[in-house]
Parts: sequence; C-alpha cells; structure tokens
Amino acid sequence: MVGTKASTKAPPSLLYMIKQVELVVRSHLDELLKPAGITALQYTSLTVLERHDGLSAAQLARDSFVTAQSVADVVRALENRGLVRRERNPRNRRELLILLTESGRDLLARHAEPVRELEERMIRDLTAHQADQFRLALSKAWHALS
Amino acid sequence: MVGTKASTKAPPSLLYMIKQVELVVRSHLDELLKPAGITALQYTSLTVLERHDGLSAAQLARDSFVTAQSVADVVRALENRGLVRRERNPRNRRELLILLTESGRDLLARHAEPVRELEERMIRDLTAHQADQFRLALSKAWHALS
DNA sequence: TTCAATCAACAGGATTCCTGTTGGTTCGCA
DNA sequence: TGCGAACCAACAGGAATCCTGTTGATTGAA
Repeated sequence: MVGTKASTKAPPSLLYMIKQVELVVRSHLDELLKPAGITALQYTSLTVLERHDGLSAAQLARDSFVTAQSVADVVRALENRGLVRRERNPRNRRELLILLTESGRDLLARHAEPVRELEERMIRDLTAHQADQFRLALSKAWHALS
Repeated sequence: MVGTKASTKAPPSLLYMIKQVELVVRSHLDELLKPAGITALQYTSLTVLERHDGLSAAQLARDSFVTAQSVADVVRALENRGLVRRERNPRNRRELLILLTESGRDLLARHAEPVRELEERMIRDLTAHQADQFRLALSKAWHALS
C-alpha cells in the first residue's frame, strides 16, 4: 500500500484501504484457485450458492451490486465447467434457479481449508475481540451503504 | 449481502464481507464518477498519484497486486483522457514517470468532497474509536497478507 | 565487459462489467 | 377477464480490466 510509510500527508482513506485489502485477498485467492482453473470471483459465487443453493441470477445480481448481465457471464463460465446447473423454477417459470453440482460441491470442499487458512493469516495480528469488532465494522459499513 | 439475516448456517467469512463492502463502495463510486466519465478504478489510481506523483507503472503495479500490463491499461485510459501525462525519468531512462495534469488535479478536487461524504456515510454507525479500530484492523490485515 | 534484473511495450486472449433490446412470465388492478 | 406494469432471462455489442508471453532498451553488479 503506497503511502503506508511515514509521510507528512494525510493517511489513505478508508475506502482506499478496503480496496487494497480486497485486492491482496483476491491475489492470494487467485493463486490458490489457479490449479482449479477458476477465478476468485467465480469461487466467491460458488460459496454464495453453497449458502443459498437455488438462487436466481437476478437475486444474485441484486446481492452483488452488479447487473444481471454481469452475473450471467460468471454463471455461464461456471456452467461450462460443470460446477453449477440451471433449472426452471417450478413455482415461477420466469426464473432459472442456479444449483451446485456434485463437481461444484467437491471443488468447494477441496478449497475450504486453504481458504480458511488464508482468512486466519489475514487476522493473525488481531485478538479474537478485535476480529469480532472487525467483522462488526464491516457489517455496519455494508449496511450503511446498501 | 445474502445470508446476513437469521440463519442456521455459519456467518459469511471475513473474506466475503470485505469483498461485499468493496463492491458496494465501488458501485457508489461509479455512480458518483459517471458524469466525469471515469471508473472507480481509474479514480483510485488518480488518488494514488495525488499522494505519490511521478510513480512508474512498475511501482504502481507492485502496489496494486496486479501485473504491470494491467496497470498500463488503466494509465493509457487516463492518458487518453488527458488526466495524466508520462515523462522519462531523467535519472533512470528505463522508467516512464506518471504525472497528474492540471485536468487530473481538477477532477480530483471536484470529487474530493462527494467521496469524503461517501466515506462518512460508510462509518456513520461507528464511533470515532470504532472507526480508528476499523482502520487499524484493515492496516493489519493488509500487512499480514503482503 | 558481460550477465542478470528491471522496465516499457506489443500481441493476443479471457474475464468482468456495461447499455440497450427482445420476448416470455407474473401479478395487480380496472 | 384482460391489460399494463414489473420482472426475468437472453442476445448483441462494446468497454474496461486482467492475464501470459515476448521483445528490446537500460541499469547495475559481478
């Protein structure tokens, strides 16, 4: 992070620091996931589906502050790799539900531990209480802008 | 953030929460910057140059955990818009220094206040102390992964 | 001087994101 | 009942962001 070191100027903004942390996380995730042939964004989408299997692309888009079209690009990539499949919602024929496949669940299981270790490394210099406060601050920041 | 509400499942990971906050920040920034015709990423690059005018693309790349080639794409866009110019480093003829133009400084000045308001809105539900701790946690997280 | 490291640039391609449009589905309301 | 508003997926097309691999120039150190 340029500007971290001693300087007479103002500290970097919180907005900038969040971006920098997200950036370094993504670079580690991409490295971790390279053997699996998927990007950090694709992996993140899979973890969302792990929590909420059977979301529609429109729901996923609203959650992600991007357009449905952008989500469709990611979902198509995941579908081509056989990690998700799509199925018409029987209760609402407009919607196509996105569902994890066995292969998708396998991929998530294979990477759960390395990703957990990455997160532990990120907060290794925080106490348990500080980590809780960090989580709380992120949650409040997200709510304030949503 | 899907999964924020009551659920029997585990809470979303910190890695995920960071991404979500960065995402919602970027969407607000993009909205803010749309009239200026630049993206959130391009604006962020400009603010880095505001702090450290005359960086080389290679330095910028190392700071951003992306390749020099990716940085070059952003810099080219900024150069085409007349917001930065490039100039051979007289002390090291390999390097091309990236410098803000008057137009670039104007753009930064025009948007400083709205961006500051966005950041204030983000932390409106945090006390001053909590905001400081938030900043500290982000800094420690960044260092732990760099 | 020679060799490794560094830097910018080019080619080429994948991914992520957008706007705008079309057509099908659902739902409320006249 | 039917009709319009809202919603959903998909297509076309394009911009922005990222990558690998390569080339050539410059630098600095052995």
